[in-house]
Amino acid sequence: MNAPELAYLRASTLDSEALLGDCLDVLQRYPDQCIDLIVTSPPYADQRATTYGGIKPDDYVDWFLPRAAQFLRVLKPGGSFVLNIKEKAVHGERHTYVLELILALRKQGWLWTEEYVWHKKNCYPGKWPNRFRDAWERCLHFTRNRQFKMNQDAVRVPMGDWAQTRLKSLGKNDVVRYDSQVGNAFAKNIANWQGRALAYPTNVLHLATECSNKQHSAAYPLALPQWFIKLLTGEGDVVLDPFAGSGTTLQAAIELGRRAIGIDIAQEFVDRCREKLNPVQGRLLEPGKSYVVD
Amino acid sequence: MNAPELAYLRASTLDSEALLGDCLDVLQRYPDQCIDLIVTSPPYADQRATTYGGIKPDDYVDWFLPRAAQFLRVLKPGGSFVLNIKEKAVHGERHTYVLELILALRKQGWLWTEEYVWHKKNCYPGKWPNRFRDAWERCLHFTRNRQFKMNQDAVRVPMGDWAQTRLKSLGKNDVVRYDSQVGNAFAKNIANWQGRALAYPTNVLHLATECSNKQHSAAYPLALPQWFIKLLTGEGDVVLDPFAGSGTTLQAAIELGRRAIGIDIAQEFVDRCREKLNPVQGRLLEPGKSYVVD
DNA sequence: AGCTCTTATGAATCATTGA
DNA sequence: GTCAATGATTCATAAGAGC
Repeated sequence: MNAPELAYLRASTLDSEALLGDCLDVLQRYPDQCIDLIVTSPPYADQRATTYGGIKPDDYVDWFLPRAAQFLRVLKPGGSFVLNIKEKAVHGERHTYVLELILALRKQGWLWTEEYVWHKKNCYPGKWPNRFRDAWERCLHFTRNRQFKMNQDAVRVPMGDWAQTRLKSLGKNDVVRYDSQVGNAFAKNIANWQGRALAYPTNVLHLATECSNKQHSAAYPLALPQWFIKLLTGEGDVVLDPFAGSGTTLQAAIELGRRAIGIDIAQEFVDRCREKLNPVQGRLLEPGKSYVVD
Repeated sequence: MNAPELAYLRASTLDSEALLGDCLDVLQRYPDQCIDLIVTSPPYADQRATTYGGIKPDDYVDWFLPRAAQFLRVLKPGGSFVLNIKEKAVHGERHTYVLELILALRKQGWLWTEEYVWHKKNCYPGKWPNRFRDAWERCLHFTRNRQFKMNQDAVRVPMGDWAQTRLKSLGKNDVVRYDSQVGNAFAKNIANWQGRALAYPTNVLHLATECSNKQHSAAYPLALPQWFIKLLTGEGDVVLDPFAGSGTTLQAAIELGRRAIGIDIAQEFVDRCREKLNPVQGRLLEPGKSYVVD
């Protein structure tokens, strides 16, 4: 990789990088055990054909494993690797390459610590004779050691968060009216929820995909990497996305005060990160929205 | 198996059976291709040690496969096999026996048509240093053929999130209505929503576990087998649960006018079904609650 | 500013057609 | 045959316009 292919992006105090190339090659420039967390959504089988060549489902494990070997090498002993992936339906059946990948990663030395479910609240439409719409993806959590860095308190949510979210759309007047006129349990509960303590989430994450007007569609919503970065790193830690794509992971990491390293084979990725760099304010990327989880 | 070990239970018109024994043995009395749907929640690894001997996680696939061979034999060509299962965490890691089971079942001739997620809205409490509460289980959908019986219309649900719609519309209109009328504004809106079109669900099922007064804890809530029975069978079809346990599948099947065959190795199962048999009314089991899904 | 209505848009999937 | 490209299907969100 030549020097011009590198784009160094500077945030206020931490250096974050957006690198062009295949992570299999680029990562070899990095020393062992320098990364705290890897969060990524790799190209799915038969997807992103223009950049990664549209990996065939049957070839997926062989394609992935050498790259995962690099991930294992650069990850710190207490670090984590979060892999967002979902097998596609092939010839009327779910393909097994993700299952085989999990088994192969374990043979490579990874521990399959947990499988989180991302419930896509607004999944893709469609109707077929033999299946319903696919509304979930896997977030596979691998670690090197049984003991790893995890800050559960960082992702606690107000109890009854679901209710609070839905009640947001209620105007204050409406609540007041209900409270004064009816005095029913409905209005009283609102007050109770707001004073509640924080609760720990579960391993099911309820997030909508971001289908806004951005021309560059992100693989996952900003809230997804946000959640895992909060959970599995501290401030100043290093977060790597080896298939950075739209740069969502980098944005989440930088906003949370982590150092971000993004790698992608597409020139657009680096260009996009350059666009977002704002040297005057000394900020990389724009501030994002708050997350909502489980 | 001796005749006294059989307990024949008669519903109004259809014969349903609760059989004592290991399904590996009992099913050999059944002819090929006589079952329309198999819905079951088998004993998980290391669970139910008193009845099935507490199958070790490493031995789980070997234990399961010969029984699955019987399932494949008795299932009709257009039938389905729904397996509710979740791997346990062993030594800080998710065990891989479920993944290996899926691969092994495919080698046996099954098609892995889909993986549904049962999101347990009220999951088991607890706190661990390296994981959150487990709020989901797999519902693996296997078939013999790519074409199989599926009645999607039977499980359609009102469009949108019911609760969300309800609270959103608690805006100006409802307050106005409340002011002008003595009656409850809620009731009026409910009528509106019921006029809406129905939508097809997704492959994520949102169901609360039943933490009711029953002393016999069911593996899954009644709504779970109900949903798959509605989706994958018609009236008069034959539903089999080879690990019938608490009898939830039988109850769901019989209430929906299907013929149910339940097998379990525990004497309690047969006794419980006998208790629930009410010959005066000619009904088997009590009517259940309606289901709520996605 | 709030609320309501409209509209664009997705890591989807299958059946069909064409090379 | 095998593989690749296209059309039809369809709904929860968020953004945007209008009052």
